[in-house]
Amino acid sequence: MNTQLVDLDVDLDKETPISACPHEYHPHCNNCRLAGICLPFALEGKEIDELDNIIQRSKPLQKGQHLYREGDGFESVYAVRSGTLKAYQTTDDGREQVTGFYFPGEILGMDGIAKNSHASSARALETAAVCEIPFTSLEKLSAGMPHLQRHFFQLMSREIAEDQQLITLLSKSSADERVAALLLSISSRNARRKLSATQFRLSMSRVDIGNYLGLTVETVSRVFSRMQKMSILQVENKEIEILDLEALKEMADLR
Amino acid sequence: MNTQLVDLDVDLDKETPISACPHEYHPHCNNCRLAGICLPFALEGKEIDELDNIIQRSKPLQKGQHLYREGDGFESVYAVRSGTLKAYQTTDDGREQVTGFYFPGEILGMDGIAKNSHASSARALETAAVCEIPFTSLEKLSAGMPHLQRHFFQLMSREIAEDQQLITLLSKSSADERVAALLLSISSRNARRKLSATQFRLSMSRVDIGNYLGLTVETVSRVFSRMQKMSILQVENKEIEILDLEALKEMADLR
DNA sequence: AGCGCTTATTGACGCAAGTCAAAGAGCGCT
DNA sequence: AGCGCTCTTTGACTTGCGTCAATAAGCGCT
Repeated sequence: MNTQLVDLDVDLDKETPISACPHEYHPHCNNCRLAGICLPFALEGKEIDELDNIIQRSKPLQKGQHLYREGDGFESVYAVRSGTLKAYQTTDDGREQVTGFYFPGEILGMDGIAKNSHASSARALETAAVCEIPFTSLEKLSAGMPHLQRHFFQLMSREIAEDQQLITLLSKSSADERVAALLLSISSRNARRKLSATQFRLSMSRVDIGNYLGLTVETVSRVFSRMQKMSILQVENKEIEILDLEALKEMADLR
Repeated sequence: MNTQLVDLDVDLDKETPISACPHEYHPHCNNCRLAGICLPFALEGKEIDELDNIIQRSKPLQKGQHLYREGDGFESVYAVRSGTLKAYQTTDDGREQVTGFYFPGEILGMDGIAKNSHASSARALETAAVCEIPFTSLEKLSAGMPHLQRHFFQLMSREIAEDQQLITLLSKSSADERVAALLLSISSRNARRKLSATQFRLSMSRVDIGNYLGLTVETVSRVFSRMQKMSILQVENKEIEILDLEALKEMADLR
């Protein structure tokens, strides 16, 4: 019965290729409220239009649908416009490792540049919309726009630095610290989008959280319960309220 | 007495800034036997010369000396010419996380681009020489040389993909698997430089290995002993011989 | 509203790897 | 050659998290 689910999902992908919808919704970088997060400050009006021209929008991805799969030819990087996606790799024996969650304004797919094929898969955790940025166009545009070139070097560098943070987390921290760190990360990314830093809905399952943090579901669940008992969190299923941000920060720091 | 060691090391750095030696050794990309690893294939002779012009060589780093430190202003990325370096981050409470080892032909420092300051420190594990590549020059040059631009995007992307591999390793693997994976990584990187894939000297200590793999020294040591007992390895201090490459590969695969 | 699914919580138990401790090996110094 | 480091190995014990198992809670279906 597991197999059935997977097949279903594959069919879904085939039935609805993400760039073939007749009634596409076409927003523009110019009036995008996420531009501050995903574009370089220093870009001028005319430059933004040039960038806007190469970007392809497409109909939203449904929950569970793939944006790309490990091994797919690399064509584009993607900016999240709404919803959440997870990136993950599959090991030889079929197990999954979640390598990142991507929220609106964030960019994914950059790990595919090296080998010209995607090094990870990306799927929507809920209905999600993305801007597709064809990479060769981006390269050409970058060559003539120093700000843009710099911006993409910076984006990739940030991805490296963040992965290294995660490496440290996985290598040195207890279960409590890992969960605390993830919650704080989500909190600050929400704040950047002018959403509440203390109250939000987790778009990912406990399984995904555990997978990302190198923990089992049970452990994640236990940590949530413990934090609730300590009045640091209010957990109601996927709804999280951070009651004591300071305590959470203290918890996230390696002791 | 630990303090003394640290102070000594800082003094060393101050006394010998890496670009102020009167008798610098000046090799060129043109005749560098590592060019195949660190440069893009597609670069033409004239282009290589241009790149060569912006690269700064300096006197070798001594064992323990820093190439850069976390928080230092970001100026350049570095290609290793000889020796080995480790990159590491220091957590708030002073503990260290080794985020990578860098062998000849490999490039480090790219995590500094995002914030314009280095996100990690890099120090020599043995006497080492590096080529310093000033980043602003590299950016300018890239804008006019598509191959070079592409190459650096690829290098950064590869770093991302490799970090994600490490994330999976730390998140999902047993001590045996981690050590096996590191040995195989070193083995294949040696092979790429036409060195023996089965016999080599570990330039890093057991502490560094453990730190990198998220294990304690004791565990690393025990794994080596176990592998020796199983006739997979011949371990003699830092000298390693891989006796059974297949068995090692099997071990590295997640089971 | 009620069935069948997936997801989450909680408890009891076991084990891989960490901690503590001590001894031995390697290596730079004088 | 011998002292004083640091690095490595090995053993005995502890522990945090994984595993297994059972129950409960959510959610999309009809």
